[in-house]
Amino acid sequence: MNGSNGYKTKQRDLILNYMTSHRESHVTVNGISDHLASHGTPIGTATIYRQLEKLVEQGVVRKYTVDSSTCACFQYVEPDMKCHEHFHLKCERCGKLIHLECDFVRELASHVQSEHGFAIDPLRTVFYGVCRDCADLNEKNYPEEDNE
Amino acid sequence: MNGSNGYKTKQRDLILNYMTSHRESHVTVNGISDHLASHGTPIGTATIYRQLEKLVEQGVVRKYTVDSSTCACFQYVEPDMKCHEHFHLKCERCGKLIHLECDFVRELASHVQSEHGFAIDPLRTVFYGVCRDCADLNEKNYPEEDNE
DNA sequence: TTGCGTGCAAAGGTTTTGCATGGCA
DNA sequence: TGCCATGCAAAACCTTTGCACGCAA
Repeated sequence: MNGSNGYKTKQRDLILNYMTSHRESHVTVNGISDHLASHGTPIGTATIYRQLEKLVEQGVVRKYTVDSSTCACFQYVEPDMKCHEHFHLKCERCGKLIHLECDFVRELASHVQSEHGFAIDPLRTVFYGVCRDCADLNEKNYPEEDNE
Repeated sequence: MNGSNGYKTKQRDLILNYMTSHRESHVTVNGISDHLASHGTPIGTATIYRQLEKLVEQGVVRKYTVDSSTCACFQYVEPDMKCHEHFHLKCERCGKLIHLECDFVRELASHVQSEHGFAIDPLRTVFYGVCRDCADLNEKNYPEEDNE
């Protein structure tokens, strides 16, 4: 789809490197900024936004909007893994992203397409919920979940 | 859980009335504000935010964060329909929300729970994609979708 | 009358934009 | 050298908050 999208700059490498180092979870612009600043390689906020915008366009990074957070979240997507062929589970407690390789889910997509006429986009669709680890923690710490 | 959550004011009625009139799609604070202003009953932005916050707390309205939009989206949820028991399809073209009553999908949730240890939250999970109507339109108007 | 709801304006935070400068190709 | 990327600051937005006043109960 592209091939040579822009120059290869130090800032782009720094951001991309940070993204790949945190591929198992999502990150925020502030997180990137703070990390790079504390490592002696601070870069402007505008640059981070602009680079992330390009990376999203190129499909290298995905953009999330999580309810609990007020700002946008970004996450690296594996080029090898065909993420357009499987779905993703996002834990709302720990932010972990799980790549769901599952035929059952793939069947679901084709069922919804054929029976309900709706073409699900796996790249944009994320299943939100609670992962096993966090569910265990929850049972230990919060015997019952209630408002107030 | 509530029962008498606050006073019954003219502004609350206006907002709730607008929400129920647009139950098939999501709306924004700006949309509500503009609509009410153009109908001779303008109300302050802060009031809209505060009322929506309460309505969300009461479970009368749901709050979305859609990628294409920079601001929060809200939508009325039917009290009769048990929306925690089914999933939702959101068309990214026209914004239509489809309540998916489908056993196949319910099976998916229990499958993911038992096989992958992940508890999907139907209230937060939305399948994004393109509905039948928009797919038809797309074929007519845009023979191929490509970035430039 | 009491106290919550409202409206206005100001503040807070996130993201975008303009412009001069610096660095990649 | 030409053009894109960067950095800084300002602007644009969305959302929240403080305070005085109005209105429901």
